[in-house]
Amino acid sequence: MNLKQLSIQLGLSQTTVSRALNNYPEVNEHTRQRVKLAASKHNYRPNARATRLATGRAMTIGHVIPMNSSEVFNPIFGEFIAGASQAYSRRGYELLLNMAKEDAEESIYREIASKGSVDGIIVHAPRVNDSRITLLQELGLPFVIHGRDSSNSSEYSWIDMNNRQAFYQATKLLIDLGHTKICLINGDEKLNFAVRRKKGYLDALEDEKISANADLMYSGDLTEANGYTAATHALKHRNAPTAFLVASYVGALGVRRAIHNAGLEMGSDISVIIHDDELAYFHNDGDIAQFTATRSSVKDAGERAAMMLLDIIDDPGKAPLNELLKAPLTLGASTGPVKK
Amino acid sequence: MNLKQLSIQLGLSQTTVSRALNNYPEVNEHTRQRVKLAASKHNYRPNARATRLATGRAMTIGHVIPMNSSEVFNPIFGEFIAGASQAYSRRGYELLLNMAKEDAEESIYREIASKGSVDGIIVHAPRVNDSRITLLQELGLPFVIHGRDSSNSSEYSWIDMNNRQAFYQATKLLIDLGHTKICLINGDEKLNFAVRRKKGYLDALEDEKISANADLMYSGDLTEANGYTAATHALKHRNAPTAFLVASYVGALGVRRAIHNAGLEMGSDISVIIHDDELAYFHNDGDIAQFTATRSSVKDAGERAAMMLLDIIDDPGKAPLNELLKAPLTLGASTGPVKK
DNA sequence: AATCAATTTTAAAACGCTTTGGATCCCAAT
DNA sequence: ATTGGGATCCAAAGCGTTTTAAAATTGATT
Repeated sequence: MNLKQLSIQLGLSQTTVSRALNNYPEVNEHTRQRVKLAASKHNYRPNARATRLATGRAMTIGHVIPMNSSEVFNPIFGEFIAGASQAYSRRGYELLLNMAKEDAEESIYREIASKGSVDGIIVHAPRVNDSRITLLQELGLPFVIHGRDSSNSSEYSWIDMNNRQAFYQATKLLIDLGHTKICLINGDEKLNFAVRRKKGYLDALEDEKISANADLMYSGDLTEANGYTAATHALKHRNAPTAFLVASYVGALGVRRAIHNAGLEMGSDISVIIHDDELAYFHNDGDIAQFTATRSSVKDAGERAAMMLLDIIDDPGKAPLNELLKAPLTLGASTGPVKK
Repeated sequence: MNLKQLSIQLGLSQTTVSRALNNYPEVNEHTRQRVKLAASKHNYRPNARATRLATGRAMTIGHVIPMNSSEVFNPIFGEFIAGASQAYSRRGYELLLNMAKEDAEESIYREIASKGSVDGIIVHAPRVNDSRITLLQELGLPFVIHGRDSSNSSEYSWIDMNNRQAFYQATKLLIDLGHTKICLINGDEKLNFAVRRKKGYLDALEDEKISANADLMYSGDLTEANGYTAATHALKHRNAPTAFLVASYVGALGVRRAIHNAGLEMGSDISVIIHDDELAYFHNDGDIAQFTATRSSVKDAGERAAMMLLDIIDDPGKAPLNELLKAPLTLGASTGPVKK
């Protein structure tokens, strides 16, 4: 059943039927009811392909998530997208998922911009000196970045958490507890968020006149296995750390395993602070949270990013918009004073 | 730049330009080259909204993933989708992600079917007696299910792993190692896969004349926290298990934590077998895998499911197609003979 | 030079909506 | 009776492609 058939059925023009369904004012209330009734009776729904051509809007947002060589799908993306999806469904949008291999990235973005299957995109995992930002500005496609690129001083819309501040505060707490050998297990430092976190860590050490030690800093995809390997390696160091600062819950699970394997007890022998994205499958709470953590819900970030983008699409004059989320440090069972 | 402008530029009709770009045979090779050159020079790409209306194909596949009340995004979905996405990009398709709250499910599927923004869908997480299958058959939208519904005897396309067989074999190994008190930490038994796994577990117990004990069976979302809670609870039982059979890696991380907290050693004091979906962020390998596991790559399943659906869309006569993936049992460090 | 077939190109219809620019109807005001 | 103006409805254009049906061109054959 399409609009034409429905309008014939009703003895009305397509115009009137279309207007009735779209709640335009210039149609008699009685006819509107009649039309709506018939539409739902015949299970009519406007063909999205036609609507999109006619209106020039795709009513779809693209999420482009970079796939590096190891082709890893980070659970954080899933959670962010679940949040965004809530905002979209509230406002009648759909979500197009695009996994871009890094080597073909530029052409993928160009294609997205010119073929018109989305009205805007959300960019994930910005890198340091990320060429995508300039590209997107040039292409004129509305976009919001989850994160920032500190090396790019131009104006663009983003939502981010206060990475530097969070890791500064976490490091400071560990130092206050007497730790001086603090091992940083960080995300991939090609990515901007990881750089900001590292800066927070280093700034805190410097403020407290503790010299940083390159042997106590790891960077890489935050998988369980990588967390384990890094922590195991660190614990074997002649000058082993008494505390870990870990950039994700998942990575921390590996760290926890390494600590146990070394015969140590988390919270007493060794302190751990993590950043907790509040993933649904990895809840860090209970009476006392397992891990002391800086917290910021990535699902919430997804929802807010989506709303921001939709606002920009509705009123492009609004851009650029920015939002900085807090990541408060909350105490759990994994920290304690350094053991003498 | 649109087709009309481009064709004027070239002094050709839209027809010819369109045909040249789409590699139709009835256009002179010289003109084709000329057209393609001009197209790429002007960065022309056909407007997807128009193409979709004209061809009647959305060139898009929908993935509908159910969101239950707790609104949890299972990392397994992400991995499956990453696999599917590879197949789509090879064949020029896009991926539309749809998170359906369970209460509105029927209307969501109806809407998807009638509005035409996808050519087919992949259905995730089939339940026992899942009403979606009949609904989709009725709606006539091509679909493939990741999993099956054993209670539905009609014909439909699916891809699944051999859940019963995998858990039968795993249970059998534990029994062969002397374990009789084996605790099952299963997925949500509203879901079909969990029911099949339980059946495998129960069948093996029965075949070996070991009586099942309801106190040693848990079912729920396989989060780290739930795995921990279930295992902790089981270990406190007066008749505590000597082995765990856990339906996911993530759940097993919680089980591992519970075992450590109880002061026990995995692999010697307590055996654990998991099902390993081979998630990128949770690699279970190395010289000796951490966990003894039944293995089946869910990313691979995603890719195969996608290919299957595209094949069906190209040739609807092919359906229904079915594919049963093996999940071989591979030995890791988490199993050993029962301690007397 | 005429004929025919194959090759190459084109004009126009179609896809199913929205939206523009009128048309028609009805009623109150002149 | 005429006019004016809302309220209500409609025919047709437009969105940017693909595809159908037909026209024009070419080249070989007689």
